[in-house]
Amino acid sequence: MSPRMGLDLQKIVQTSIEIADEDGVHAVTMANLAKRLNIRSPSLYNHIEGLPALRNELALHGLRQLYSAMETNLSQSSLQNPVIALGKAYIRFARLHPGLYEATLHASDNQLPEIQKAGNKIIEITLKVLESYHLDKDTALHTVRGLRSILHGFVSLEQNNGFGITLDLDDSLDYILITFLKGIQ
Amino acid sequence: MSPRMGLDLQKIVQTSIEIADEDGVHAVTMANLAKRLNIRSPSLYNHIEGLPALRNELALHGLRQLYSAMETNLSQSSLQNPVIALGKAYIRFARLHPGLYEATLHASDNQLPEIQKAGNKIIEITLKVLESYHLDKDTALHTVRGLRSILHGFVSLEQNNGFGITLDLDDSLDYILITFLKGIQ
DNA sequence: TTGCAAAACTAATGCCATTAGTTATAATAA
DNA sequence: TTATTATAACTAATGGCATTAGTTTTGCAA
Repeated sequence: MSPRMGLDLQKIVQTSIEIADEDGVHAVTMANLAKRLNIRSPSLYNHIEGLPALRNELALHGLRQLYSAMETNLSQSSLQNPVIALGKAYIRFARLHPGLYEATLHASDNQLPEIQKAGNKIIEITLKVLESYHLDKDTALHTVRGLRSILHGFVSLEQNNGFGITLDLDDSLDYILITFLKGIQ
Repeated sequence: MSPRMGLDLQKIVQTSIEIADEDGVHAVTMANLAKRLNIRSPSLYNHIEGLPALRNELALHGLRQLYSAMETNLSQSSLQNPVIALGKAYIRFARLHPGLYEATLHASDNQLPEIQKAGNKIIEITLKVLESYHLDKDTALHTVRGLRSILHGFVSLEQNNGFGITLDLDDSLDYILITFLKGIQ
């Protein structure tokens, strides 16, 4: 490797995502990152301000990719109930990118405008999908919170082996989403 | 302080819980623990095998106290729907002991028999509370997963400021639980 | 070709968990 | 009462981590 790598923030974030998805968010350290990039860890500071800043980047990228996954699925959704489709896209993303998904909630400062904005887009697309239910404004927001709780809780428990092995996980997810939607009306 | 403190595992776990609830699970370190107990960190190893073992202890105590909070509330529940009562007890515990609750899912080895058993008791009490709905076995288990997803997701998002400030959180919780229960039948 | 800014580097600090080996003490046995 | 012993504290040391300061290298631009 040459003493001058083509290193930039993109490459750093991308490598961090690889580490997170393969070994978990806790494995995203300056030391591990430097190892993968074949540089010494202090060199990273030429490109990013430190670990907290990196965590913010990771959260931001995670939220954006999650939104993108939801949106893509939505436009392609076939006959299915669009809320179910959205929920399944959420879960699919979390399973495909367990570390990046986890990072989504582990920003060092989740009040950052960019992170807030990325989160709001997810809320908005969920609201949009709920339009067909003709809920009043507050009820729609409560419902979004409910869906997010269900989806995040499900993912979080699944990733922590919080569920036993007796029942199929996708069956549970279908049932839970359908049951919740049945309750709206 | 005397060179011989009345230190034991109970005191260590109790102090760890204090740290977790005040400053977060991430602040539960051997160093911080030793500081609070006015000893040097290597002395802790006379009582506990290390940080991973401490995390397991914390998870175990968290699960047991969570179960206890649910059970107590259940026996005292008045007119309310018992499932709602159980859910509210869950949330109340998580709010009262944010760090300990968080630790619940952060065991170093959540396959330990004791931890499994503590988790199973929570599932069982939830199943019991669902009996009045006369669900078949599988449906009951799916429902338990749904309730856990809702409750854990809600707590997790609440603790991460994942919800905006527009709506009252307790209103959301009520609505979500009621909506889900309406869907069962 | 030379000069400069950027990006790598080494060295050093301070924090952490953990291990090894030592000392002090409280309880127990003589 | 005194001697013994197990235990629980200690100090010292190692290795890993993030981070800062200061230095060298390098590729591009004048």
